[in-house]
Amino acid sequence: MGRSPCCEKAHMNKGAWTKEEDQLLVDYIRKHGEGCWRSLPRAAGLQRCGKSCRLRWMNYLRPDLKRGNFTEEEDELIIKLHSLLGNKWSLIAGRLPGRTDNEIKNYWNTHIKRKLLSRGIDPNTHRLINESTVSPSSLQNDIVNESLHLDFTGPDQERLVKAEPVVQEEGNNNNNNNNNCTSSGTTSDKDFQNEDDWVLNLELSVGPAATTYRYESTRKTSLDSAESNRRWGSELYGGRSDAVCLCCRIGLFRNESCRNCRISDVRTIRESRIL
DNA sequence: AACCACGCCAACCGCACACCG
DNA sequence: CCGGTGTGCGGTTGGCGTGGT
Repeated sequence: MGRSPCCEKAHMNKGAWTKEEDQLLVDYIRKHGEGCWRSLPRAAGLQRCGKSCRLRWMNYLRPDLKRGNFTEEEDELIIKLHSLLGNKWSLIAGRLPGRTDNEIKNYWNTHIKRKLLSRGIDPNTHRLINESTVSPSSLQNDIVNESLHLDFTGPDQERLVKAEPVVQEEGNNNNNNNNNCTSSGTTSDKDFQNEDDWVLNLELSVGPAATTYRYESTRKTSLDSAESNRRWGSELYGGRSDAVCLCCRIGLFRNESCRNCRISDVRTIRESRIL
């Protein structure tokens, strides 16, 4: 389409960043904040294209990045989120504070894939490799019983709706990419009398314990939120409510100081952006 | 010590989307 | 509505480090 390149490549540095370049970028962003990546390099005195600067900042220089190995909890969370979201690395990264999409993507490709294969699980489909005919209901129960609590709204909502569910209905494996089902791929006529009437609340909330999936209708004439939660949890997943807060489980808070744990109704536990 | 194979990960690339005039 | 621009995302690549021979 003849689109102009993001920068004049002839005069740009490529490859690994030097300490000096890093310092220039950090100093500039500290002073002026993020944004306008296209003009940033010139303003900061860098011979880099804006995209390169953005990537360097996002994946390496940001002060809130968590360095070091992934924990077992993070591993499991990534696996569960991937089973629901597929290769939506940015969405997954959004649920792992301090981790970047690139980092998670690399980690998935180098570690988790292998880990799943060693468990006899296909990393793409999250199905047992030997069991080609796993019933979708048992699959969904597996995912839920192993404990994700997802609650999506906000900026992720749009993107999640577009996400292709990995868990698919048996016999409907090819063409259900466009339905506006939840990421668990569970929309059905039974659940929605009129699918168009429903707007999913897609704010993602993750707690590692066995909680119910929750969905909300913004349409007040439909089921109220409590009822929809009940149906969602009970009908589809045999609703469990023994939630354990992620913050407490990974040791960031004690129960009494965790705002999640102060919320009485576990169905409304929302992920507090840890850190 | 030299070579090779492999794994890891930072960085690049192309595309899609959002926004704006 | 359309085209240009900026930004973000996901797939891929290439260089470096490490372990084995």
